[in-house]
Amino acid sequence: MSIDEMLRQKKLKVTPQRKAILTVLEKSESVLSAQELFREVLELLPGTNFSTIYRNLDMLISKGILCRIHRESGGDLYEIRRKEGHHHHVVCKSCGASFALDFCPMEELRRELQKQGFTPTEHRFEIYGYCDKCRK
Amino acid sequence: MSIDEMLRQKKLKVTPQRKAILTVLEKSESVLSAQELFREVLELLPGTNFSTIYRNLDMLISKGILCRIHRESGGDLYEIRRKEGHHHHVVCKSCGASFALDFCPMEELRRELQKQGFTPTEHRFEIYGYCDKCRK
DNA sequence: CTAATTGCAAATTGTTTGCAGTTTA
DNA sequence: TAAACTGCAAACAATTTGCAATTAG
Repeated sequence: MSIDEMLRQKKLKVTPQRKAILTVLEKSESVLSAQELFREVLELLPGTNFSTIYRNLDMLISKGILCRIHRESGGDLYEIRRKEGHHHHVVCKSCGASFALDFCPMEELRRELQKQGFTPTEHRFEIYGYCDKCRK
Repeated sequence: MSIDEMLRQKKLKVTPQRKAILTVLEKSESVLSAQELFREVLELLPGTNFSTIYRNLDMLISKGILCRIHRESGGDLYEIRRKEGHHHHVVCKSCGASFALDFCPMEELRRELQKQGFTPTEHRFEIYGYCDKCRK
């Protein structure tokens, strides 16, 4: 699906800024911080403002077009949501490459927690390490 | 083990500020943000500075005396490390109560990821929801 | 005594907001 | 043309830093 279609499907206006943001994220093989994204968007569309980046990141995440990944060192990471439905991410600490994981630990845990009286509503499972290329 | 012993064991000086921080965290049944912790420490030891809180949080975490837990809405949460060794946390979104989890999803996943060429070095698994009391 | 620790004030970093002007559908 | 969106500048919140004074061991 093209970027334009993607946006229209979510009833979002197709602006040059949005297209730039999605183009960068779509081309990127790694997860990007808002700052990194900003830098790259600037090359594609000079003059774009940082607040536009942030507003769009929030908007696109709320529409399910992007994923947000936490980072230990503060500042979140973003990527195109390439996989439908619930999933987690594996991220290379060296090159930033990421891939989606099918496995979700909550499946086997939910029942157990319920039994203990705890009702889970959200969880986070993120894996960091080194991909094949980067592990030397 | 007393707070003083805890600190000495890690070769940290026993200062009133550190004792206050650990006293608050030890008494607290919930995970605390740096701000919340600060407020409570202030009651115990007026005049304590915020930078002292942050410096000590970092120090105590590096020594394994505290745990840091992420929070979706930014700002981390802290608690005394009540359980030895590697573990994850379950946190109530209403009252902040937390408990440690034995289960770690990486055990069964590590081999699988290795097989795919990925070497995991770190991971995060955090569960949020409502505890028995708060779920109405 | 001296290395560790603290308070203070200022700087950073990352992100958010109000508003007026512009653009998309 | 109306609602959505953007740029701008300023505000914010959380955290970090340099440094001089203090304190624990």
